[in-house]
Amino acid sequence: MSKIKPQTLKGFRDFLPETMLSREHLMQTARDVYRSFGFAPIDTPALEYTEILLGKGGDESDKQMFRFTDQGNRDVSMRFDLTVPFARFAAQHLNELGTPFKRYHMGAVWRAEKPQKGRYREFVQCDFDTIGTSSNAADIETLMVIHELMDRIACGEFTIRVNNRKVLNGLLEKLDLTEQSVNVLRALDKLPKIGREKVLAEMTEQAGIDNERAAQVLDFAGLSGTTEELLTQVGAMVAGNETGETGVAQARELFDVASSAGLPAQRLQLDLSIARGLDYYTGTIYETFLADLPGIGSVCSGGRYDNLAELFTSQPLPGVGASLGLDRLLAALEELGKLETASTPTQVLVTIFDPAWIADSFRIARQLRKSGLAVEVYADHKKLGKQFQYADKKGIPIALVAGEEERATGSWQVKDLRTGDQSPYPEAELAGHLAELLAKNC
RNA sequence: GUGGCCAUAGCUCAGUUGGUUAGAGCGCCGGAUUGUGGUUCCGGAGGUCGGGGGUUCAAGUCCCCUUGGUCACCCCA
Repeated sequence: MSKIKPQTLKGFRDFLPETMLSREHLMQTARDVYRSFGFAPIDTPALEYTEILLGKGGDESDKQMFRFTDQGNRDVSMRFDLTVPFARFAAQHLNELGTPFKRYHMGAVWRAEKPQKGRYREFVQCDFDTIGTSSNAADIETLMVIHELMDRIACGEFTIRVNNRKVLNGLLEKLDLTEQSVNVLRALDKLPKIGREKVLAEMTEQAGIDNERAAQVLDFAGLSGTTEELLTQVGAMVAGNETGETGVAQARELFDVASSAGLPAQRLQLDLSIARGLDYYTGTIYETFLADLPGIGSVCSGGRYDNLAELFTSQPLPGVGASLGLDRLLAALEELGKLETASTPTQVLVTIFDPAWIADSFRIARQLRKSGLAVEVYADHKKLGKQFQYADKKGIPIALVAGEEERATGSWQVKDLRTGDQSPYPEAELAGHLAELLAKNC
């Protein structure tokens, strides 16, 4: 009888323990950070009515949706991000939630696009948003959260690039280019990648604006200098335009407060060229790049929007938030060789010296678990060498052994597989000593 | 969605202009006088050459389709 070929769909993946341990570790860190800022967890269904999702992220995201008719003949789609379902969620539950409302949401999203490195059809996003306030304080806090996340996760340097769409929009208003803003911003977004000449060409050919104004936009985006210098120059360029002036003021406050709060200046960069592809951003915009691997793209992006849920409710819901791209970050860390290598969460392996004494092993294991350690009793009756080999292969740092001698004195041999050191400890001191040992190299 | 490249053991790959039973390293399993791993030595398992069709006396090798991977564009986490 022929077997079914075991295979996964294009862009979908299995995760082995080694990878999964890293994923869960990252998620736990993100969770800790979000909670430490007071964000509360929510979840929403993977599947929504198509009309809920359609047209919310621009034409591109519509094309990328997994869409089908369910058994009840409903037109349904899988969520392609966590923001749009959140808009629906917020509109539906606003009266129960109250504002401002801060939530985090970690879950898989699906996009039917062509897979590439760091781009999958199913991937996990870790979103956080603050809704119900237009205050710049929320924008500032969002920056702080991104910084804290990356500081604890990235294992290396990173740059958070910040811009404010109001600044850009102010300039476009002044140049009377509001109509073409979507195309102009999209072209502008490519500046670091394809260079000034090509962006200029795209603006004149596709956005249909004249050379002079395209050049002005580019001059604007290409400004350089310290953040303070940039803000001053930009301020002058948008002077007299209310939107632009507001944007500059907000950006200035954001950088000032971040600096006062102790965020390292070299990790923050005012980048007038980033615009973000998604259409719904209206204020501060964030993108985060790893210093060691900028090519993989932004690993944490977001921004401010004026009205998250306008399609679902007449209640205005301004907000700001960002999304950590867990799978992309993981792909980056893997490429940089910064992933953990253990393939089990076990910290201590209790060996079985003699099958007749198996109760001792289970007893001590239970006792150690109570003190918070991850403890595993070897699952088979094999000789000690095999048991150590197993521990070594799985990356378990410590093994316990008790033979006749140890049993007679109520003690266990504690072997540190990382160093090879071994010495006996009475059961009462075991937990404390193990905690001490484990704290060393991790 | 458009275009390029790729696909041989769990992994990284070798396989001469198409020619007998398809190889290596690493990994995996077992063993080297049963109270101790990582090193070394010995042995073993594992591939209908991604799948399907075609050309040929003969296909891992050539052609078509398909599935998957990868890169660029597009877009994005």
